[in-house]
Amino acid sequence: MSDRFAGKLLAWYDQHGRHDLPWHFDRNAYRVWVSEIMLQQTQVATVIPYFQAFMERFPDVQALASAPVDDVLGHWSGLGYYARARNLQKAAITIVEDFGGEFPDNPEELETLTGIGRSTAAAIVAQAYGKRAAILDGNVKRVLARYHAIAGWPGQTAVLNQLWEHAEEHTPEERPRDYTQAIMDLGAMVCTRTRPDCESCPLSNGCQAYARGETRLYPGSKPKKEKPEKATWMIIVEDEDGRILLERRPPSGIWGGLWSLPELDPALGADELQEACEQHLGMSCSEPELISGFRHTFSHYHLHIQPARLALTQPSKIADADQHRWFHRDEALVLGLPAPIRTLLTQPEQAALL
DNA sequence: TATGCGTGGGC
DNA sequence: TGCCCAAGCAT
Repeated sequence: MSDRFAGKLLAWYDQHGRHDLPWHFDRNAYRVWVSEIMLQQTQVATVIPYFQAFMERFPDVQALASAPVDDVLGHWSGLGYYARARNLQKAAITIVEDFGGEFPDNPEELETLTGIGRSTAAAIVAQAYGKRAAILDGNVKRVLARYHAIAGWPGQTAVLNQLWEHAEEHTPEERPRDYTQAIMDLGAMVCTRTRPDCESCPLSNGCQAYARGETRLYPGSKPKKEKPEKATWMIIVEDEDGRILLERRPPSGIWGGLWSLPELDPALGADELQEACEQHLGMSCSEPELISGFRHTFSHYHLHIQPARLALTQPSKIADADQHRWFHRDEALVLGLPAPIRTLLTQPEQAALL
């Protein structure tokens, strides 16, 4: 059911909306898809340079499907949530092999592709094909929670279901592509998390939170939880050529599938480090030089990273194994690296100062 | 249903 | 500074 809500929003969008984002040009399902995946839990300004570089390197779904995974992760390095990149390529292979290189144009089939859920499927259908489909991202949740004064945290199923109902109800038959962009733009530009600009909002007339002067109460906030503290050793091993040993991380878990510094059991004492390191790597190392550690905060925990530098005392026994490889710093930078590790390699002097 | 998954921005 | 959050999804 299309109502006044959509009409007002579209009129506002024509004047004030964002019409020139990179994925608005040469619009096709592939570009829309990649942009939607990058934009999951990630702000527009952060995504833009990644999207540009990604499209230069992987201009179509065939290029993505046939690329080495390290190359894909390398273009994702620093963007976070790396399962998105792995799922993206997996889905690209499915599209090439099972769909003849053609994107599905309906939400049901799109949702069978890994990494595409209800909202992303709808966004692709609306943005790429101009078909009516309701999205519900963080922006839409905020707009609708305020407009209808829906109490509670959207992580709760009951709250989420209400929001989905309203999202479906407001999405119009006409101009669904513009409407989808419009409601996201409103959430990003006017109905912001803090200090919404209600005076210039086209929907303030019917907004229940605004009528009550309670926009701050919506959407409800997530219940607080204590973040556990974790710790780990990060090992910087250099050989006689100044190359650094990197280790491919397991496919799941934090920084899954990325290249990183080898990790050792945090329970090890500094005096046990050398032996553990030699055992882990199968090579002889010097005594470790401890570098002052730093704390890295994730969504669910704090990680205290304790770097230790060792030098190789014998030539490397590791050939080109699958899990461990020697890299010069500039070589390493084209790999999928976690942001803190990338920083450490780009600014080696930081390792000494940490 | 709850949790794991990254990084940077904003206050 | 520490905390919440952002164009969510998979398990």
